[in-house]
Amino acid sequence: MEQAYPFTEIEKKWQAYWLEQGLFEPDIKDTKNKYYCLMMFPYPSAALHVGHGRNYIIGDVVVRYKKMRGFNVLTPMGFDAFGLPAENAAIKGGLHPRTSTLRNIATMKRQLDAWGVCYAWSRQVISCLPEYYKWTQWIFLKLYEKGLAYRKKAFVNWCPSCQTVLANEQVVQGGCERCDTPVTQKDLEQWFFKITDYADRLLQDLAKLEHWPERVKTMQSNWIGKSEGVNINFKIADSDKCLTCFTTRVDTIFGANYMVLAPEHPLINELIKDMPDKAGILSFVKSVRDESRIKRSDENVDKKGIFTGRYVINPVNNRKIPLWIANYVLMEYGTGAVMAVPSHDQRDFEFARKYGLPVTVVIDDPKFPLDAELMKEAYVRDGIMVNSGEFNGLSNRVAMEKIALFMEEKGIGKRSVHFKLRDWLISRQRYWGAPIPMIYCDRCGIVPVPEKDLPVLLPETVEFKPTGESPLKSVGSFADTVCPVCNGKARREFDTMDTFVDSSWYFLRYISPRLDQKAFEKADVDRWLPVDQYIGGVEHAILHLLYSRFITKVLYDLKLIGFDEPFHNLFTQGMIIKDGAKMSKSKGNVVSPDDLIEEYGADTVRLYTLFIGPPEKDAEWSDRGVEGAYRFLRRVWRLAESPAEAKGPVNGQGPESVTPLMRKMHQTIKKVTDDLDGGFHFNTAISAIMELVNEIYAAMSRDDAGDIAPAVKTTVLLLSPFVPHLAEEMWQKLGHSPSILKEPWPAYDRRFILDETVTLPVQVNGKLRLTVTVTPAIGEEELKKTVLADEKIRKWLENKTLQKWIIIPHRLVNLIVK
RNA sequence: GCCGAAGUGGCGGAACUGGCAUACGCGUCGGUCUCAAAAACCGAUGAUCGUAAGGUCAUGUGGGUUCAAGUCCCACCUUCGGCACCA
Repeated sequence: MEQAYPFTEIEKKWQAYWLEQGLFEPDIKDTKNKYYCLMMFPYPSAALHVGHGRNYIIGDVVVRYKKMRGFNVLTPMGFDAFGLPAENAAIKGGLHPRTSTLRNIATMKRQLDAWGVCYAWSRQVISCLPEYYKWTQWIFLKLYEKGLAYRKKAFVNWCPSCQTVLANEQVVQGGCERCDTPVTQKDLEQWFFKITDYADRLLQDLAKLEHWPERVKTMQSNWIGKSEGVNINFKIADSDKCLTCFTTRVDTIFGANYMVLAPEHPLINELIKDMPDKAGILSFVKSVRDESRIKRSDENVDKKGIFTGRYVINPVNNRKIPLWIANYVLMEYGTGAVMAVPSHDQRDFEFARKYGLPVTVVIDDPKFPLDAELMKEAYVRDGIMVNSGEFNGLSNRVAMEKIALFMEEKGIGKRSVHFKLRDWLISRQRYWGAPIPMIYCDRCGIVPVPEKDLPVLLPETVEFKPTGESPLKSVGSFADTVCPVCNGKARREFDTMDTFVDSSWYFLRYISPRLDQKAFEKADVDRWLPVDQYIGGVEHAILHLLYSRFITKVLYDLKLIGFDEPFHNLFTQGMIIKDGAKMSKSKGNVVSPDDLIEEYGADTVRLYTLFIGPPEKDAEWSDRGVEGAYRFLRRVWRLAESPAEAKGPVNGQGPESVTPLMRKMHQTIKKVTDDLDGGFHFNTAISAIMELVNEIYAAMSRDDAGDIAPAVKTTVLLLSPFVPHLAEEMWQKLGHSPSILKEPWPAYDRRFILDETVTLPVQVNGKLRLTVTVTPAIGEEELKKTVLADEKIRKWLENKTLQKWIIIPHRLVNLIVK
């Protein structure tokens, strides 16, 4: 197909030029006007599609705009190259993960170049290379020193397909984040990062993140899941031991008619050891524990339980209440023991009805008094305390405070806070990751690899197919080592680290990517961070974005960096949808940028991607829309091909002699500038430029050619962040020297913005009946006269009385008539 | 169930602080050019009644506030996203 303008040639030419001139390689020591713009780095598991492109194109527009505004912009790029996606892809292709990863990186780089998106490539980081993961291991050691990396046996999420454990954050709707396989539970000894120590700060500091999307903050706050309540000790009858439970509804304590333990509760064996039905209880416990997590946590699943034969004492009224075990109590949350208040908790209510346990109302509905016998569901709203001894008659909200205080005084309970957030499980039984730098010595126990011995290299030749155990176990040369403390025989940790560890600090490494003595230079990092603008997909709201905040806070506490939040502004772009679904290879609806760029050019693909809709929202890809963008660029291109029109002098110096085209030009500069400064309103910015171009053509046909040249020049400048190749070429054709990136962003003159005449809508009783064209400066009396002179308006006033004028200057006129 | 986002022409979407709803683009229809087609260019395009002038109705639904509501308030419906037996 013949090209409407020589985009292939132009695009290649300018891409080479930008690279040669090093236009995107900032001086890191010069931090005056610094602007750190970061795009989430990609997984090199496959080629990029136009949906990925949105992320990079948005970033590139921001970068180019900021450069023209005079900022010293840092925009680095790298590859999140370790991890399951890369490894699974490699296995499928029968290649070593390193080979396929590096190959994919080359493909992606070519694609990024072809889009015309530019980066400080000299700062590239690739997380699977030893020069990078050495420092990932170093960060692990720092956490270990601080007691924030630890090993424990626990029930962990296991993906049977990926054959590895997963962090809580990587279990989505009961399935594996990567492959959707239902996740099971395993009791394993694993490495964890103690993110729970930071739960409160991670929650509190969300308030500092003023420029983050509300939805991301809400998701993080839900995920952290703070609840405040009281830990209450229940004495076990015929024993001197206590069971502690956590409740957020201490006001309902007088209605606690039984207590329930999670089947995993560690005290169960001891409690039931002399019970006649010991075998039955144990078999119940086993049957629940064998159930998959998803099945058990389904709300619709029937509540099942069994009486232990034991009793505990309700500490506020000394009543002996039965102790049960039930499937609806979770060991992971709170204390694994729950005081059950059937009257005021729906789950307890259902359970009590099923097993015939007593229901006692302790908070009454002030409007419709409750009857425990007749209740169909638990009463969970506020009310008045009853059956609660000295607290009767109080509002339950007041009682909540008083009972908590009472318990603390008596030493039977203590206010406490619980979080849903679990510690971050970071070990993986897979090959393609950074080895955990720890050593097991028979004599000395767990010993960290000394810093000087880093990196612990990942062996090359390994049978890396997933088996459920780390493939590194079978590599003798890796596994066998000596203890750094006693020099005795020892073995290395076989597991590798979760990829999310790699990506939770990469934004620091960009500042000094080749430094081999340190992970980063504190002074430089402190000058360039926090990141001014971070751009990426919302799917990382509670994974990468939470982990990065955590690691940043840890490094801050260790005084290794001087800031405790990594990302100042966050923008999360929407997905690009094709045929009603997210683009994916398995669905076969992937739109590749390669063909499109060949057919229409990168500028067309960029422009359409930006024009498709508000960038934070999902958008449906349309091939027709691409053609529309192409048509527009062709129209723009022709403006540089009509030199006669483009050479006229600038008309008029003052606002009084300004032509409509000049006025439109200044209005467009304002509109585009406001759209870029006020948010990422690329779609409306582009439509404004389209209007300007339409106006230029209209002016050309009117033959008032004098103003065409400045309007075309402005159009090119305004378009340059969006379609940089076309803009550079036209810039040169118009007789300017490259690069347009060095040109200041156009300014508008306020005086030229106000229209010479305004068209005011005239309403009668709020309905539009007429528009009048007047000068903006018109006085009220004269305006009234003009309106009343109109025949149509007079018709509407016939036989009626004009009661009131509403005149909003520059806006409208409304006549109230009866 | 809880939290969040959203609902506007045939389609993607505009609309600042309550002030001409449907900008811009796509599609469709008509025209110019052409032997013809494509491309390009010009024009029309919410629905409805009317020959016309013009009228009436339209921003998920129902109410309300206001001279004036896509925008504010109340109640609801639908879609999408997140969390979910969290005590």
